[in-house]
Amino acid sequence: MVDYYKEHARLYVSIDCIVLGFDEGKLKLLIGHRKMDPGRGEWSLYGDFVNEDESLDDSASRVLYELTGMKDIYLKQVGAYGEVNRDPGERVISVAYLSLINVNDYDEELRRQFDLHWVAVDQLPKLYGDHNEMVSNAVSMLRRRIAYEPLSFNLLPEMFTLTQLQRVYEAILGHEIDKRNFRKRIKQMPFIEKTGSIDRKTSKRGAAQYRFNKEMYDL
Amino acid sequence: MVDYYKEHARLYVSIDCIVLGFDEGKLKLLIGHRKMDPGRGEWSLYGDFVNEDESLDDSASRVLYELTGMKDIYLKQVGAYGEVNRDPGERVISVAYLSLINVNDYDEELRRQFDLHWVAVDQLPKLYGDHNEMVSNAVSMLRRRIAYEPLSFNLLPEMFTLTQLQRVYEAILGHEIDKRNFRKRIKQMPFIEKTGSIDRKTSKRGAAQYRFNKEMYDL
DNA sequence: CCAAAAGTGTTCCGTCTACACCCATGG
DNA sequence: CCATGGGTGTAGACGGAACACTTTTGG
Repeated sequence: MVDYYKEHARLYVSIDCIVLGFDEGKLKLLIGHRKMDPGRGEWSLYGDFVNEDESLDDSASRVLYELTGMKDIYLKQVGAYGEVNRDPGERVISVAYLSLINVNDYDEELRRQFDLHWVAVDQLPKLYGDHNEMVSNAVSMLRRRIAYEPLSFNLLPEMFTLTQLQRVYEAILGHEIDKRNFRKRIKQMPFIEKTGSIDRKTSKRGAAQYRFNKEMYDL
Repeated sequence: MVDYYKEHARLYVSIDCIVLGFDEGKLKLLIGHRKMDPGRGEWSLYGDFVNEDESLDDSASRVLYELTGMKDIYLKQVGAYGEVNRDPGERVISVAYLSLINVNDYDEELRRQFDLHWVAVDQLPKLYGDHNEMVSNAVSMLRRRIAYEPLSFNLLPEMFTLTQLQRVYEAILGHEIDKRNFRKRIKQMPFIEKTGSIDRKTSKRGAAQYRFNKEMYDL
């Protein structure tokens, strides 16, 4: 195979995953301590370099799988970050991806093994390089999109109560929502269907459990 | 300097510029015939490889400057494209940038010299690689953003009439807008200021000319 | 029996939409 | 004098925001 472009520079390209979860009523980010030089020990997003033979999306899926053991997760590109000195080590272009997971589906073993921590997004420490900027852009993106797309489900178990769903919206938007208005809005969405079952854990009275019906949404 | 990441792959990284202009009542894209192999002669966006010592944004500015001789132009990242075979030549990651220019500011000489053509975005030919996808994402982005940000000005001369402005909105949104409602909305924007002057070219009666006041907008 | 969460409608206000006629002037 | 584009206001529809009480039951 001819190398058509050989006179041009080749750069390192990496993926950084912004993994968000919902826990204790707050939006939380999965971060760890950097395992390589430079910056070893600093708080950092989890990431890896892109291989020759994988697409950016595939690479992001792989990184997330290595990290969480989870597949078929919501994953969306946030953007490419390319300041010359953004990484203290070398010139690296990084493509940030946002992923939304349900913290309960995520194996605690794996979390400890990778030494990862859930930290509230509004109380983040300084992260490695430009990672804080990536996170803040990812959260802005999530806020914008949640008005149009049903994304909150990715942060919840398969079955959830309307109150749980409301807490997720509140955590993402950063303000309280009126219960009656919220429920009115949700009832208009045909893809949120009431299951027969009742959750008796969260209240004495018990709350109806709902489910996101993907088929209904895709219509 | 130590190469911390030397065991990892390095990839070609390029910029592709989606240059949009407004002409003859339509939104138009600047495209040319590809000047290198593979795909020589195919319709293509204008782009170039990212150098070692320039950021992605700087690289996009440079590409646009080489192409149009224009600086300080609206330029916004659309996203990174990284399918393994997206470029028929080699594995190349490309970062797409949207730019909006006023076609009258753009030198006709330069256009001919680079053999570039303005083509209506709703009548585009098949472009090289995944360039059609980039354009369609860029146009979607523009449509979404125009509702919140005053971007239309970038497509017009410094002074413009309200009818011209309306035509730009219509071209971007793809549908007609009621004249009175449009003017009502515009009057609420303090950063669109009436200049004293009157344009007598577009109508017999003459139309008031307006201007975008950036200082006012930045407040 | 009471604390704690679930569930439920109505009114108001601001925003968006539809819609038709007069004005000024160059040719 | 008339064709052409510039300029203006009002009424109805719609969607979002504010707001308070009843229900159920585990402890």
